[in-house]
Amino acid sequence: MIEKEKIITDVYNALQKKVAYEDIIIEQPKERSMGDLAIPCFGFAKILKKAPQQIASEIKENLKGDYHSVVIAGGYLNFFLKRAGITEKVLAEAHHDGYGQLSFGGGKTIVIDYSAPNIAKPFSVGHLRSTVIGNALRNICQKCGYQVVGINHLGDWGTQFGKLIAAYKKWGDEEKIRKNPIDELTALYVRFHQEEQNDEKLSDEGRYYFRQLELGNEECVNLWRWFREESLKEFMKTYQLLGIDNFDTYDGEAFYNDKMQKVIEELDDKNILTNSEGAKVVTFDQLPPALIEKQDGATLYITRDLATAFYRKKTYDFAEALYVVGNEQQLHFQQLKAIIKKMGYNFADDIFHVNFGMILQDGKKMSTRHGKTVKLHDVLEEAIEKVSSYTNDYELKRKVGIGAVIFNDLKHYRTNDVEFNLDDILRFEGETGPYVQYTYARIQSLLKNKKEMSITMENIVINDLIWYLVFKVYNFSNIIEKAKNDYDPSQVAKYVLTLTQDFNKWYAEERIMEGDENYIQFKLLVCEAVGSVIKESLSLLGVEAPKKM
RNA sequence: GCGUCCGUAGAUCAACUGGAUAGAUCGUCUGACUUCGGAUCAGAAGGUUGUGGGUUCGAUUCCUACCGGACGCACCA
Repeated sequence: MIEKEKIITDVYNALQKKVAYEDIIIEQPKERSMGDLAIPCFGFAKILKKAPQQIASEIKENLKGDYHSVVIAGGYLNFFLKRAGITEKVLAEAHHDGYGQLSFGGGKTIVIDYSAPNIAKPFSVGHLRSTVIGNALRNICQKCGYQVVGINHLGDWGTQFGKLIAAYKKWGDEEKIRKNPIDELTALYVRFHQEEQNDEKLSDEGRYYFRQLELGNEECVNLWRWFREESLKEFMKTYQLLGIDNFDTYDGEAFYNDKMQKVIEELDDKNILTNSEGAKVVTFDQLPPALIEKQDGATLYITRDLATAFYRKKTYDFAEALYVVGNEQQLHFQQLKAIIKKMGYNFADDIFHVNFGMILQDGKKMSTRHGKTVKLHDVLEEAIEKVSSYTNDYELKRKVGIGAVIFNDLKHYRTNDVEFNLDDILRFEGETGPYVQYTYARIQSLLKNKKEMSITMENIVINDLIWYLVFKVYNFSNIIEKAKNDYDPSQVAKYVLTLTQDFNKWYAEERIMEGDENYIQFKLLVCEAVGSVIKESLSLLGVEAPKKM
């Protein structure tokens, strides 16, 4: 926002540059009635050895610049801006598609790794967060002018496939799996687990088949490929419901099988590996050691992730690589970055673990083992079903139901754990997606009254409620930039909530369609601007904005 | 045991990362124009910010010790 820099510069000059430019902080006052922007003067007190209030009044005396008014309150200097100029500018620009677009990304590439469900396991609500946060970050980064590559790093490899193949050969039924792949495969896996407890031979069998799979045994590979295809088909149904199906690649763990040996060799060459109890590990000063190769020569999660990171750097030459993965993997990513750094690559600093809190149930982690998984697809369908009391239009029900689910997740700051609560997810009133969508739809119906006519600002009084809306719309791109820098979509969600709340307050207070025609059309322009920012915000979050609902 | 994160109204979350009288939503209670869309709006009640110290002009935010919780910590991913 230009006004912020103007004010800082004016204050800087008024202080006769006795205070460093960077030390001048600008913020929004607690209450909007106190001013549009504020400069706290407490920090200057030490440097200038005067009371903050006194400094504030001295600044005010020496201040040049075109403000509506400047008010001293406590140690604060509160600025009221001239409304007309900004309003005119905002109304001229905000209704264009793509309002708020930024360019600081400069076309550089950001790789985002998100969603990543596990093959042959249910797509649970636990995967919702990674999926929607990753998708929102994708949109936000694009809005900032970055090129984005969205990667769905499927969990499609590992010893569990040996077990699954063994289980299938024992008890599997092709027909059943075709009909209901995930449930059947999960059932096989669970049964194998149970019987394994009493029968050690089974464990050996599982290991045997995984080894065969690794060696490329045709039957095993074909089974694996089939499991993967069937699972992915079913995942796609969920992705389509969510409206998040635009991944650039679904290459998962298996894709890196032939790329790990090179990494191990390089680690060896650089003398980073040490031997410990027959396994190869990397040790650190500050972190616990990372196991790279097992006693039996098999690779591990971090080995694969190293290969992945190098492949991505080479393929995409990213400026940033984001991993939208839960809190519980923090140590893993610290180790990953530390190893890459040890190998002498600075791009380790461009890797960011965008961590998020878990979805808990009864205060505990959900897990397949305890039978505590809730399938995401079921939750989504329930959400859609709940809209039936408002409409029969399926597409509309989908947009609203899914909007509620996605918005509910994204409005919370990502790193906190959240308790799974179906009632909260399915709520349509208050701080929810449908509330925002409803406001948008209401605006669209108002806009039917809009005429193609030029208006004059001369006789228009921009009252507080209108001004708050305009000023907020004006601030949109700042929010996007902040959301990108913090990798935090919730800032967009919170922003659009307050914008719609403000709008609804105004709507209840002032009749839009009353007054002279010039004023009516002016108000409709305000509506249009607010509507377009609501729509843009929702689309950044991956939520659709129906025109009617 | 060690490490990371968390603890704010009855519930779910905010607080611009150290700033002004700690704000919203749900729930509860009371209201709203013979309606530009009531999936809305106005109002009421609800707080010693887990506890005790400390740092400073100023602390929900930083430091410290406890209490309580979640998650990690070598052959799963």
